Amino acid sequence: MCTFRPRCRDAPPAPLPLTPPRGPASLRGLTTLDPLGALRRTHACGEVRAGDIGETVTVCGWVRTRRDHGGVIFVDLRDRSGIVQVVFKPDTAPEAHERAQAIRNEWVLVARGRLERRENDAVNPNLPTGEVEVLAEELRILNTATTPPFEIEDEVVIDEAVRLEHRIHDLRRPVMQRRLRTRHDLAQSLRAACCERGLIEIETPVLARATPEGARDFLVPSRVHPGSFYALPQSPQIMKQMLMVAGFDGYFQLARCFRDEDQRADRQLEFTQLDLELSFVGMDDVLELLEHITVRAFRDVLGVELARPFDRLDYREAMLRYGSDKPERRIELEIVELSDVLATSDFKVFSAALASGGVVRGLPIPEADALTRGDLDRLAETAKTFGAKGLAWVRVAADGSWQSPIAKFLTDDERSNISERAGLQPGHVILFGADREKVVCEVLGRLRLELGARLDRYDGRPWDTHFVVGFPLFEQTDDGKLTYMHMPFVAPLENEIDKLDTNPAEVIATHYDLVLNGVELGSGSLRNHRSDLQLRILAIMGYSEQEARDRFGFMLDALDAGAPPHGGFAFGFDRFALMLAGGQSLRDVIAFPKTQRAQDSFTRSPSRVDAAQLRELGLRLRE
RNA sequence: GGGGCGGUAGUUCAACCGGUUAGAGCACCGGCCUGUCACGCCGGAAGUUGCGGGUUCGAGUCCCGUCCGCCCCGCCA
Repeated sequence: MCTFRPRCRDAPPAPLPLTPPRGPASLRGLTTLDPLGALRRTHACGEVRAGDIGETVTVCGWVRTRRDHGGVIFVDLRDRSGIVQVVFKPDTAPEAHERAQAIRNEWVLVARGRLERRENDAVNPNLPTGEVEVLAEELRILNTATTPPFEIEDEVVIDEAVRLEHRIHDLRRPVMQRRLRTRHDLAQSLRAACCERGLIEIETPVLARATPEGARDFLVPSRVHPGSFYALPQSPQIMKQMLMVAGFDGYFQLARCFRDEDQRADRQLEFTQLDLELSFVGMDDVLELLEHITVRAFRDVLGVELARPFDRLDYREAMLRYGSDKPERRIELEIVELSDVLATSDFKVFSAALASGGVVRGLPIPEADALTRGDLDRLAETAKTFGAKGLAWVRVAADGSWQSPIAKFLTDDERSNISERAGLQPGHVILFGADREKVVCEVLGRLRLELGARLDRYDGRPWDTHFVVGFPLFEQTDDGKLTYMHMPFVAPLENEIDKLDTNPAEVIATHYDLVLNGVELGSGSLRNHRSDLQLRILAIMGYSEQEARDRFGFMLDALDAGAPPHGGFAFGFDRFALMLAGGQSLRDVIAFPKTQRAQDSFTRSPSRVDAAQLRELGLRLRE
């Protein structure tokens, strides 16, 4: 608990000048605001209950609304716990009533009075505190407030630009208070889960060394070393491996990470990971810990009990059936392989794709009458944005006939094989993807998500958590070389090591992802703990030993210093919070987020700095 | 870097095919009102139609540019 304690509890109640006068004309006569004095909150607004009736209570907060009936005045007072009604009656407390006439929305008050039960017909069933009200005896106006730019309510529709510009008022809305509270609850749960498994929290530097790999770095110029720069960490990956070598078996950290890349709804350039790493473990040990952490988080934050163990989905299978390595399995649509049944097809689109080593796959959609010809045309446009050259489709009519621009290119055998493989029935539509495998997965995977949402083909489960395993260690670059799929220190499966020499592209890695409702919650792997293996892998990616040592020498040296087998994981903490709190984008679970163009519209960062500051850092701006 | 959607009062929106003085709800300000909780009633103020240029007798509306917000592609282990 963090309790703010004023240095002097009974400071003399000095009148505070109200300058410049704000608020309505009726207030202009009020030249002073009230001191808090010795008055202290006894109850949070949202926490007074019928059990407290008869007590004298003191509540503090912001004015949500004032309803002035000429005689009696009602004020809804809000703090982060909720809302309570405060009543001012001219005959009960004339002075407080007099002052209450000046009150406006969002003013800051402390009110003391008796908690009373409301008359039956005055109970507000929509309010947790609706059975009671505070009959004010004393009112102190602690501050006035400018008129808020929008109403401080959950239901109001506000443009996000306005919300971000007036972040204080946005954050006052109960829904935002709840979301940040959920984020807090999640942080506490994750910490507790790690602690109870014996992991210890260690901080790593924010001023770190630039890395050429991966995302663009944020650079911080060094004053002491002009011309040299720190980089903000993209993740604590290297540092946590160092900690394993140093013997801190079992580490975690809620780590700030920075990547200078363009923003998305689910990507902020500054974000938080629950980073963790263990020594002397295999994949099962890490996955079990991740299950433990995830299950506990759902229990602690939402009171939801997830089923264990989580499914483990093979990467190849995920890509085939769902077209994604983070499948939304609650959508009841699945992709089917058609390459084999179309191997001898004369239809050019299919035969050309297969001849060049690609695949043909289909996405069958049952009961697709709602999909109009126009919808299919639009889906084709969508498919093109994801790399498809076009989108072939077939609609199965009520009489079983095929309505399709491509039906005439297919033989009866091919049609019946497709029907059987895809389980086609009257009313089905099937969409075809024919291209390189990567493109087909991407296109059909995206269409599956879009159609699942549009046609509401969800199976009704609120949560689906699973691991994806069996990722390749390498992937092909555009010029045909091999590069790491995730990061350079991922270990291959032990029984795959021999393949490094013979067929490296096929080597399966120890990498694993945790997927929640089609969102990648985090990823991890076992790491190479021996420098000879690490060097072999770097060699496959084209690094000579000298180049490898130049670039990754610190890691290779560390491995040689007696690195234990180790592996770990990093949760995307902001995404996790968003899933549990609800909301449209990461901005809804971050107190002060950046806009799409990487600015903070509230504080107006980034900003220019004055010349002296640059000079001190040895920097000069280019024209 | 590219594509899409949007920008009119504090705010959420309207304004027909380019045509009179750019309207409405909420908020705000003033007055009235002793049981409201979306309080009510009467009255009022409030606009560089994001910005700049162009077309036109006439532009919120059409065209070009630009800025801002959001979504997506590229990018992001």
